[in-house]
Amino acid sequence: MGIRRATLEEVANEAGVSKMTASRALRGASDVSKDTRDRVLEAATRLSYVGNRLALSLSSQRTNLVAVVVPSMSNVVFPEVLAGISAGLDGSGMQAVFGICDYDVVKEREIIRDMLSWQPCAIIVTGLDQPEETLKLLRNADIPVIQLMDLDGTPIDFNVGLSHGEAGAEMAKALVAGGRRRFGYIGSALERDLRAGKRKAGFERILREHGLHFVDQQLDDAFSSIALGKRLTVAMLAEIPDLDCIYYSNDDMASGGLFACMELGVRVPEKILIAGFNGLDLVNSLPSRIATSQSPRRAMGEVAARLVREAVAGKEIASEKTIIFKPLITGADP
Amino acid sequence: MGIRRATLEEVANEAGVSKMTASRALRGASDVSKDTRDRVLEAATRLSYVGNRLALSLSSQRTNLVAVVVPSMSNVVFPEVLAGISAGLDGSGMQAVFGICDYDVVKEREIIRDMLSWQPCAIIVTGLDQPEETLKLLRNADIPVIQLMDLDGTPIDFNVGLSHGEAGAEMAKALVAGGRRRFGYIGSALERDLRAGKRKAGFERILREHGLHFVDQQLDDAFSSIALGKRLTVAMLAEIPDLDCIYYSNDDMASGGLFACMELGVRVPEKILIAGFNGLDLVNSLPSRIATSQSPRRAMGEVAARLVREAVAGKEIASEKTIIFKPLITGADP
DNA sequence: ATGAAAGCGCTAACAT
DNA sequence: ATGTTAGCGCTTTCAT
Repeated sequence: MGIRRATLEEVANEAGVSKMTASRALRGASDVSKDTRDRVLEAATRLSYVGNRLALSLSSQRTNLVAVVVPSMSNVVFPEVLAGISAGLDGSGMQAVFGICDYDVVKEREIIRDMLSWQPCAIIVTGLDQPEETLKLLRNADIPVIQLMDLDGTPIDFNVGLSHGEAGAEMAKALVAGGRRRFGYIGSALERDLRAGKRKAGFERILREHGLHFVDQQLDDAFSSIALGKRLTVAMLAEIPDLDCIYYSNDDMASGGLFACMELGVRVPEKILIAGFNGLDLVNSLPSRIATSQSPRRAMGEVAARLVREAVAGKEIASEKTIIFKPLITGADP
Repeated sequence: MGIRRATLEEVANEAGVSKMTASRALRGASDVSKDTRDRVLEAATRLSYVGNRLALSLSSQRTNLVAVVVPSMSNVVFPEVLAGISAGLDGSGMQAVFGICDYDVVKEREIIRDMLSWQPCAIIVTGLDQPEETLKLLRNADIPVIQLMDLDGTPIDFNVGLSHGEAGAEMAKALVAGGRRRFGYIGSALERDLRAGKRKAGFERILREHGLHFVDQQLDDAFSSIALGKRLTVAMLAEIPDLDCIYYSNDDMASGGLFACMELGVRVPEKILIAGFNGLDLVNSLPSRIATSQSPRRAMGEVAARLVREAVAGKEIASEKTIIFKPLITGADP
């Protein structure tokens, strides 16, 4: 513990200069004599001075905070996005502040409201399906707003992501082209994970175009996990064993599906092809091939960070306002 | 976008009261007449007023920020801890601010310094092996410091975690008791992931006590991943096929090891027992049993959050200053 | 190259 | 129940 933190004024007194000179010296301003600068720096070290950003930002009317709101930390996808944002902000002097809203739009709004009160210089949110009240909050904030991970909707400002509807559709096309005909769908928390719902809708659209449909569906309210994917797959195959393909809401669920098939002795992908979404590291090491759409999560975070840097620097038109990523499908061949 | 954000003063003018009354009304103070409160609230809504926490905190000399520094987001362990912290802080009015230091002590120090400048009311850091300069920074901060996830060392203030040395030792005991004798070790980034190193050291100590040692080791500088665990396992089994147990730096690596064994046709756990650390969700769904130590990551985060709340509330001695978690070993039976 | 004054938006403390 | 004054720690602006 210890005593109260030293202030700039105390450092200035210690160094025998005015607050202003101390401030300049600390910030490495050019017009401070070397001698003075040294004395101030030394005084600051002696007093273990740590500047007060609250005062700095209030006074200068600028902050280095970038607010970021994600739905969850339980799905590796979001930590990876955050890592990308954090890395992309490195060296910019900006600092990401993360909030987790648990896929809850009300909580999201409150978190956004709270974060805005810190006067961030930009805000990054997940998706573009916020309710009107939240959108109003964001528009009113008068800072660059980046909507991340999804393209299917109308962005406020900047938009970085991929079309989940298209991702689902492309996967369906690949699977149908590969000869699959009897499809099952396994997903979870679709009311909350809107992007998973969009993928499913895109997938179904293509099925319809081919006169096909999901022969069976297993849905659950819980959030996605490997264990849940496994459980629902066991249930589905008990009902309808003669499927030749199951589409999952994501790779976690799909991996669980693969493990279920392995236990049941169902050959993957020969008998049943398993398809997910995300392109997780896990998928590439699995003992059997499963199909997935690679979503460049870290890259999206990095690009969002780059947009923030440019927007804050005032290069209003430096980049496109919408950055489109294309999901790359792997493992879907017959 | 829009115009400059409204200030409290503008809200007050709009409502025809003084700043102070507006402030009280907005904060729901008791001694404001219902009529006045309504007028102020309405004015605030009309102006889309969002309070300025910089000013609030500077003026009141308190903040609701809890600084959190973790080494990485690539390992699911840390996001889970963060989720626990975030959930544990819910409803307290406190807000977690996360920083990622990439297992880099210099970066960690800079992040801590930067975070302290925001005058957080508490700080949570990972482990207790910070270099002296970082420790000094933390001690000087004059706020509760929580060191998380590790117990092997001397805490500054509060300490929540488990002993990784002991976790490694207990795992070794269980495996030796189960009859395993020819051990291999596979790990990565041990110079940076000090807790993995402590587990290995604890494991080796027990081996020595039984006159045993690691017959082979595969180490790599890269960070842990399923793919890396798989690759190193293939390499190890090519060199020394007659091992009966491999201890991995964590469950990701161990899972990769299992997938390698499956591809090589090595029976797990009959021929080779695979042991990791963390107790990931993944492990429970895997097609073969692997041993692991359950580390209650989310719970650690929640407990850390509880300590923060208590400490900030001034209940100095409400809890033990050190909260010890015991890793539960599963899947290690013969 | 250095300093003094004013003020960022809010709350604490003290009126009334 | 409401208002006034002072000030949080810093930067901005303007002097010197």
